[in-house]
Amino acid sequence: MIGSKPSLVARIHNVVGLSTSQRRIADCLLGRLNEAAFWGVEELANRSQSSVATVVRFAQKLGYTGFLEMRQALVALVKKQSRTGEQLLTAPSEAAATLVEVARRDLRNIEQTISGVNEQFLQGVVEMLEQARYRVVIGDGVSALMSAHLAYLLTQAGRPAIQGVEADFPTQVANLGPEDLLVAISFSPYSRETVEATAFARRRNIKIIAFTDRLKSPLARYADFTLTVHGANLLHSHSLAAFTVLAQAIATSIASRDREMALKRLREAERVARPKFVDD
Amino acid sequence: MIGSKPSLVARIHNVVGLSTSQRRIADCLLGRLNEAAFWGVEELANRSQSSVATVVRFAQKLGYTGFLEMRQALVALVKKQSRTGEQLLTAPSEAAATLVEVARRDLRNIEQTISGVNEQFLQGVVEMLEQARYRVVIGDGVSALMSAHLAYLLTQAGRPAIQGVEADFPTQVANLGPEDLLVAISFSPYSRETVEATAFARRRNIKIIAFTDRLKSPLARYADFTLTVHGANLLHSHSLAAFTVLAQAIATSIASRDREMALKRLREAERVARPKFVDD
DNA sequence: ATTTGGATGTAAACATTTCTTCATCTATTG
DNA sequence: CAATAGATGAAGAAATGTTTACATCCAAAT
Repeated sequence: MIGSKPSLVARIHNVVGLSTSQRRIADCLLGRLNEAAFWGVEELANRSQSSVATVVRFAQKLGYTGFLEMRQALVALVKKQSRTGEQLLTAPSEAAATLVEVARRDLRNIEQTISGVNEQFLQGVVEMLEQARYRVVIGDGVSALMSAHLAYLLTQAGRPAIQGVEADFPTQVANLGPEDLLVAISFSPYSRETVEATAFARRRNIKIIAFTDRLKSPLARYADFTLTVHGANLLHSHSLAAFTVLAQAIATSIASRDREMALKRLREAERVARPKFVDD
Repeated sequence: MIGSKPSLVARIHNVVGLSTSQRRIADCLLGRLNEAAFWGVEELANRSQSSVATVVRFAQKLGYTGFLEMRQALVALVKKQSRTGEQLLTAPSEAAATLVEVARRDLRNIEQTISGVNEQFLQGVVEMLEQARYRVVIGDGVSALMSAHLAYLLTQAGRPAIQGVEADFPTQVANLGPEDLLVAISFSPYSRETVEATAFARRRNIKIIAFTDRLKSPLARYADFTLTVHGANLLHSHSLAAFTVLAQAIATSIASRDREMALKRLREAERVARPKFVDD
């Protein structure tokens, strides 16, 4: 378009009269576009086997005032790309583009959650879940879905857990004692019911594990162990992906400790459930 | 901590004794991790409403020699992440190892599910969900958890959906007509209730979307659109991770079509719900 | 062989960014 | 209410990175 600024890549392709070393610089840039965004003059000079001066002149020949301006263009380019998703630059259908975008976020959520997990904490969580007499899982909104899932997995792993019902959190907590465990799940904005039930549990010396979004969360204040779960998302609600991974890992850890026990239970459950299933 | 050297994210999570402004800096970084790779001290200071000095001290408290080293870590992180995927390393403790293993599988599940999605199908699914008069989601066992999640997201996106209750699948389907939509979720071994309700819906000319594990699934026979979801897992149950990504993507697509409508609904809901939430 | 024009690299000048110091402020304790 | 410890930001010192000036080199033309 006339008047609008031609993109960096376009400029490189259209500029005429590049010398040999400048050609090398161009190839270097085009080859590793998004890494290059982090390079300085000197680094680019080395990689292209030229000199700082030549790099600067190259940037100027492209129409920028200097190297800095060129790198700014590069940074803008890379930022845009990393937002769009690399394989779908030519976003075919809207829904597909959204899918890729959502998936990217959740992959990231999972990775961040994992790398943020403290090992001793995780081991502690598993042991606490194993040894508790009763286990109650509470959560509100999306967190209710999570609590249902966790309760399901724990039960499957041979450590039955009850999913608390929102209106009844206090009652359910009141039935617990110091040998029991409360798992509280809540993300900003924190559900009053969940937070208060957790505070109550703390006063009663009940063991507490919290799943939340950051250590500053009100839940973290009361919990023996706090696991932070990333859930950045395009909608406002917290994404479940990272949580499910964490929950599954915990359940799997527990199940694998007494494997034959778990297998036996499983076979039994399947036999009983048989009429429920169809052959395919 | 999981991962050979403590990653930047891990450090931020585990470091103790951050002051208020340092906490703000941390939030700022975690919030926009890959943009932050391009920021200088001053920019980060402004964005986190603190000062240059505080930012430098923050980097040092995290164990880096200064801001530069921290940014190097950030750059490395972002470069890796732009390659989307698995750089989870081996971990010492048992629970941590399981976590890494489970996460690996789910990352693959998500990737496989995405690359297996047919674009036109996805677009069709979104449109069908949008245009249907009533939407009912059914599923049994783990799939019940999924159906709850999908119904939740759809409702949030402005297309209310009802989660069918297992025992009542036939009744709920009987109330639907050709303008309505049934979303059926089931994985091997397929739940008899779900399959039969779906067959019934087909006979009544109700529109059908199926989430299942393969195209040979009994659900696929009846559905207008079938989406296959990978859920390989260490336990026997189907993993939710890939499903949640798909569900979220669909909900997001729908919501983004009439954005201001969605925002209005959201604000209203938040206002009503206010007393339920705690400040942090 | 000498001149000429353009491209190149070195190094000095220049600009920006990072780090440190220090005075000030805030909250807590005796 | 004073004393103390810790956190904070302004400002300047230090480091790092960018640009410019200039001497050199090479190829083509005289």
